[in-house]
Amino acid sequence: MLSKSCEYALKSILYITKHSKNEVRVGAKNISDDLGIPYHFAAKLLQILAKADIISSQKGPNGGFFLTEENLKHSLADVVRAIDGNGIFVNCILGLKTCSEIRPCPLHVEFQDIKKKITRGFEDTRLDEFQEKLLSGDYYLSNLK
Amino acid sequence: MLSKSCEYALKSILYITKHSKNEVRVGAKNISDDLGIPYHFAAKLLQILAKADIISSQKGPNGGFFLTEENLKHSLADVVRAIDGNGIFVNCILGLKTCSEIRPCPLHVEFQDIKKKITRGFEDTRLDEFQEKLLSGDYYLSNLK
DNA sequence: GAAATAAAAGACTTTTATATCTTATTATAT
DNA sequence: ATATAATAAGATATAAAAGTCTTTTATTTC
Repeated sequence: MLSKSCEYALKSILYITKHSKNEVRVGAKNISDDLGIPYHFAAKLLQILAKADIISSQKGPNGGFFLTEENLKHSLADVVRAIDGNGIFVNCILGLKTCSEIRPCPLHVEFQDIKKKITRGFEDTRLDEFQEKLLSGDYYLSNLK
Repeated sequence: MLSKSCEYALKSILYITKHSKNEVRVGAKNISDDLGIPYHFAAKLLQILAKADIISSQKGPNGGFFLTEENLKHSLADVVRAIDGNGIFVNCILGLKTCSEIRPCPLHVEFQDIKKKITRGFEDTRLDEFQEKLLSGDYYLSNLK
């Protein structure tokens, strides 16, 4: 469904969301250690997210990654788009490039609905709203490794 | 979402369903040509499906692949399971092996629903019901290439 | 200003998935 | 018998994804 890279990115975002209330900084090392992601791989993904303005970063001692008010307005869908692209939300289930409303594949109508549901699923989780739930313990984040 | 192999397998099944009313046989060559799938690759996938009793085959002249009453009772979900396995229907969205009702990941509840919808989407298309629609032209099958 | 810290960048390797090709065997219709 | 077409196994090639390593750059702290 999602690439491994994307799974890592989502876990990382979840981790930062939980640990970076009020723009507290989290090191790439912490993230990679606590989530079991290879360090350099995690670093690369975090760079992509930082470049896309989905997360913020600060170099140097006490540097790290963190989330501003602005960053927190992003949804999980933004993370998926930054790493895997928009494909999962829009691509034809049979992989047809020519598939569209006008020239639909036999499964088009049925799966249009499912894709919308998937899109909504990722878009409905906005990090600012989610942060409260994470911090209040409504959701597990202990076993992301 | 689905592997390329799985996309090919679904297209092949759709093609056979459309062209094999009353157990008429369809050659692997036709399938591969008309759907733009490399011949040997298509043949391999068709073998897997035949072995799984999802389609039927007949060797020799006038041989080919076809669907019996029994075969037609299968759904698209069976095809997906035969090629890609059950993962897409059940796996954790974050790829966690430990994710479950008891130890859910932060996204578990939200995406349980989506997975159910995906499962239903594939299971609801049973080939016998679908065949009528395909033959009546309710669905495009012209541009599967 | 020097040292330490940590992100940024990019080159590189490994692994996995996908695709292609070759060569045979088996079954069956004519 | 012969031709046809699925079955089967395996070698090879290509591409994409995942993972590793090294160097550079920016920033903070002392």
